[in-house]
Amino acid sequence: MQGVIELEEGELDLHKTMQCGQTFSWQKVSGEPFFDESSSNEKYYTTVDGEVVILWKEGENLHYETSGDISRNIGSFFRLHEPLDEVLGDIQRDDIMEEAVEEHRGLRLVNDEFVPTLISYLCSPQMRIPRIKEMVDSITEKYGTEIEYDGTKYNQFPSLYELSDVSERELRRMGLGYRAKYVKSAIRHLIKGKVKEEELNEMGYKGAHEEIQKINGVGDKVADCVLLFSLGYLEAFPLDTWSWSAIEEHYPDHHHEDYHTTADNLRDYFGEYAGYAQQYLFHHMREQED
DNA sequence: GACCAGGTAGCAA
DNA sequence: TTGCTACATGGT
Repeated sequence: MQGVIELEEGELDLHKTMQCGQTFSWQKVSGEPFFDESSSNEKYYTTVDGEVVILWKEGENLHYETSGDISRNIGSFFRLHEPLDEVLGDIQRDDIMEEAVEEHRGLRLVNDEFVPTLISYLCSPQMRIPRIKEMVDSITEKYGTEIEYDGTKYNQFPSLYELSDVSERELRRMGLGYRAKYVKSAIRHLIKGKVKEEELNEMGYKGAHEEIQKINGVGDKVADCVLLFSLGYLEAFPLDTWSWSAIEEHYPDHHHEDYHTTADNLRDYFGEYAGYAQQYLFHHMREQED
């Protein structure tokens, strides 16, 4: 299955969306290292419903190819149904955000699959972004079933069933460190159905943010990342180290020692698309660093 | 060798 | 509630 989604200029910067550190669920078709400043015209793939989804840009348009039918439409991977102009117009409430938006227009929020996103962010504490990607790739290669399509093999993130027998020791050997026990217990938790994606989808932001923290290793920040990048809770404002220092410096009136108070302040300030504001700010701060 | 990385759990006060 | 601290590993 192939097709083209016609886009206006600035509607989707695929490179930035992939490279800004929000997603660990996509890979390059070329097999080249994922994080690479220079490679701006790559083909990326992920897997959904046991099928491969390949995407690339030609001019402004987004081209896609899938190995078979999938339950999602292509635009949903980057929330293309949301009019970016309106979203960005809404969050540009000060000079900092004006600057971030002007600089990075076209950056989209991903809408990745729930389980891979949860496991990725369970690996994230005290880790650099490229290393998180390496860990997720290792898990994918070691436990996932490859999909062969059109003569090429594609890596697929393992199912919960495929992960059910993985031991904490194996995960540690793969470099996860103390995060191994988080991943192991999360897998058990999900298989037992103690936390269900469908329920998280229905209980609203506050409820879902609390509920998902029943998983060991999920705190306020990881919860917000999973809610934002895989469950579509756009009011989530993950407060990581970058965001904290940015808020402290640029939004002192909203800054507070307490996570919830600060995040609530920012939600009040930025509104329903606070998650977009967070991602633009996060990317902007990281870009300015180097 | 310190120091640090998209934090969290566990424990004391 | 709030305030420590340990936690694994690899890169600079």
